[in-house]
Amino acid sequence: MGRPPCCDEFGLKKGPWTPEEDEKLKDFIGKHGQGNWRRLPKLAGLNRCGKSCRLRWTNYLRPDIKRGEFTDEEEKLILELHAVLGNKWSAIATRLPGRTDNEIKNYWNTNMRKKLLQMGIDPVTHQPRTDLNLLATMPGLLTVANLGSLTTSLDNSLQLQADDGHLIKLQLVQNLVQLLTCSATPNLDLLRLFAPAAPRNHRPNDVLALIRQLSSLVILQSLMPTAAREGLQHLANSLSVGGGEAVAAAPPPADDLSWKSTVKDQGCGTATCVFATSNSTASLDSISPENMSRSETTSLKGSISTFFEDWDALNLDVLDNDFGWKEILE
DNA sequence: AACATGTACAACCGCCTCATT
DNA sequence: CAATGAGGCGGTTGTACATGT
Repeated sequence: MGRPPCCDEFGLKKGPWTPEEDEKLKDFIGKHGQGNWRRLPKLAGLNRCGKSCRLRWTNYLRPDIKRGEFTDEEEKLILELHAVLGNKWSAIATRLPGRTDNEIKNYWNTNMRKKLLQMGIDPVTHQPRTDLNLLATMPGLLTVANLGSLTTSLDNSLQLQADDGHLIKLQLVQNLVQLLTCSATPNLDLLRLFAPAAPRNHRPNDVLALIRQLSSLVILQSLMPTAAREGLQHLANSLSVGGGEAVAAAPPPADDLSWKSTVKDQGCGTATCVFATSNSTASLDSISPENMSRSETTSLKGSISTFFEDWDALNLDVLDNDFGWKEILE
């Protein structure tokens, strides 16, 4: 073909449009409609190429163009459509009335794409990234987790509730563990970055085991609602000064990190806290005292106190290091 | 206040498809 | 069937504005 670009014609203006040019274009199309873009500039008295006129009209001057921020619904729709259509911006634009392909493309490139990358989600495949570049996204992911204002690919929503920051933290930790465990021969130097307190004579698999334990604790804390943590801490404090009678169910199985603890307080009745890592849910439910088996109760005073002592010790001695496990926890 | 850096978005560029000649 | 022209699309750039130092 080899056809030269129309804007190469001598003397045609390029760059930003002036209000006067906009008026001329609007007036002409208002009177004559959209026709031959090639001839339009001359007929409308514009020193522009037809292509430039078409772009200005379709992307900016068209009366049905919707201006302003993208709504949550629009973001969600763009995400869903992009997952199916890819960078077919014009096709995506047909599903968003009043939005132009250019506007959607710009919004994707400046906003949504970055958000997905920060979350460790590949903006092309819409799948979690598992490559080593994930490490580079850690600081951003942490920021995102703390802001709690982004999405998961699971629910295709860009607007998270406050607690959804936990999901991002979980993804972060899960990705990290996946990253560290995917290799058949773990790199000891890399592993030690994440477990600096591991004894020097530990072998890679020992260090790996420690990291798994740490990540499980992080996940556990991420799942634990703040109110439940505070409640447990409050109970532990009150128990330590003899403020109530505490009862607990059997200790949790060591292998799955789930546990159930029942606390009976003389003043406030009984509460049961159930935390389970297996299905990524956490709940705090109240039960009546009669539902409790006397035989399954033992003093919780020591176990709650021990738990928090251990936890504090972990924060200080193992998790507080340059890599930022403490940042994850907080 | 001045400068550097980052962000958003309008506009451009090059290529492709399709209708017409 | 090949050449040509017009419209359209996606990637990229330029610039104004915002924010940080």
